Amino acid sequence: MDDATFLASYDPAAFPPLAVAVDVVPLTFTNGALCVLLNKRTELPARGRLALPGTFVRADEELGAAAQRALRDKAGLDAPVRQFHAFGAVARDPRMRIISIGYMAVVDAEVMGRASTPLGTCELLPISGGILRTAAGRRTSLPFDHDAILSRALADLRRDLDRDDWAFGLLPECFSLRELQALHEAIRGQTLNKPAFRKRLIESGRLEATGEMETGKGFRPAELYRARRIDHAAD
Amino acid sequence: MDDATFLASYDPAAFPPLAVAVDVVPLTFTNGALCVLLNKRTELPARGRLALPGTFVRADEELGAAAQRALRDKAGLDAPVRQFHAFGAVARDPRMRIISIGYMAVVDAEVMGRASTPLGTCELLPISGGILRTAAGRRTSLPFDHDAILSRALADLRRDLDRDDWAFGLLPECFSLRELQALHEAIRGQTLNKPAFRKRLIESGRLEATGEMETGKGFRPAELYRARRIDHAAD
DNA sequence: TGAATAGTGTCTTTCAGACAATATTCT
DNA sequence: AGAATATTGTCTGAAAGACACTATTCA
Repeated sequence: MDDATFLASYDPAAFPPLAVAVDVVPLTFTNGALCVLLNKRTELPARGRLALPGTFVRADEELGAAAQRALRDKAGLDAPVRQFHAFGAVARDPRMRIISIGYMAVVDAEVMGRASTPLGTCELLPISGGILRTAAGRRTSLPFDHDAILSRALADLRRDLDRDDWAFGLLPECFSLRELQALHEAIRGQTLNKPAFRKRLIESGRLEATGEMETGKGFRPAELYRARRIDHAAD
Repeated sequence: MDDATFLASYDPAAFPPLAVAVDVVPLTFTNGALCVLLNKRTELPARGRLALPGTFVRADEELGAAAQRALRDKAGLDAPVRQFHAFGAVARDPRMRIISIGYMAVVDAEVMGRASTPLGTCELLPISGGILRTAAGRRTSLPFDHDAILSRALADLRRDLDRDDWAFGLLPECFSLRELQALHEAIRGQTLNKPAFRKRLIESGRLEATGEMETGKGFRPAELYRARRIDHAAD
């Protein structure tokens, strides 16, 4: 028997019935803090609690497309997404066995402001000291294994900070070096040396000067830079 | 309705029927080259071709456990595994939609020698210049999307070479600095400076001297080191 | 003019590469 | 002794941290 004949007679029901979902960690950077957008669950289980937006993957849908659909349907956001880890512990969901592929999404603060937050279905919570907090600053946690998913996303974002251009998506298209440094400091959880940071980033070739300047700040305006474009293929 | 009542009545059939598999990239280091163990497929499709060992995930089985089972059943190997990426393109498998979670396994050359290779079901192929080759040195490729899975595994191994202790698993428990340097050079695809490599690794605190020496080499024996143990949690 | 921050220069330390000298074991 | 490789020392240049100085804008 050759491949073609075999495939014609293959029975797709003869496999273990597992569900596959995606969970998205939608991140942005505002007021000196990394923030994550959470969705108030309308369905059981954990109804009414804040959780990462997610959805089941459709049979004919790419994983990254499912992540973007979850983001659009549950938060009204359109953003690039990047896979970071698969979560598959047997008991991670009380309903049944669900393998969830974790994606992070990066959005600048202005775009994030257009998310469903005003509708009351979403809330933007800050992460400070590596810990998720309520708007009031108390530490808080998420249902299912979403705390683990969130920390893994943050760890991977930090790991790749100097290697790829993904984190630039957390800033507006044009930004000052001071803003970029504040972002790096928030992600790495440590303060950085100004001249060294400036030299390193400019000489890395990952930035291009726009010639534009900041305005309306009451002090010397900073030059604005833009991230040199590199494609963010969603997978 | 509360969570408990909801879960009691939840219907697990109401989800899209996707299959979940794991594919394992079993790596070792011999004769100055990184090598990957491939399995000769006994089933259609692609029967008779060399492919990464893999299996479907059982409903009550952890992902890492499935990867280790695939490794044991298809290659007779017991080794730590580490997840690196999920592959889920709609058309990646001709049978049906299969989401595959990629794992790499690290094994020292002596353990790899006990794999199923003599049974004829497995072959150990070298990777040189970042390219998979036959024993004769010709470049070769794998069925399905296994070429992409393999390169992603190698890229992630390289990325984390200086960050975690995973790559030490490719060497025997005790090894000389020369062997370790050869491994790093094979993974990174570039030669390294000997004194700098030596200083950096020793001062990194990731090694401990064993006091043992190499023997039977016809020249000055090197001191043997051991990787400072850090747990490899399989997930 | 003063406040506040941008951007730069300099000194020092640390680290990696280059190269070579010395040490050690086996045949 | 000679072959072959281990191990170490030194020099040099690049990069990063510390710190302070100059520049620029607005109120």
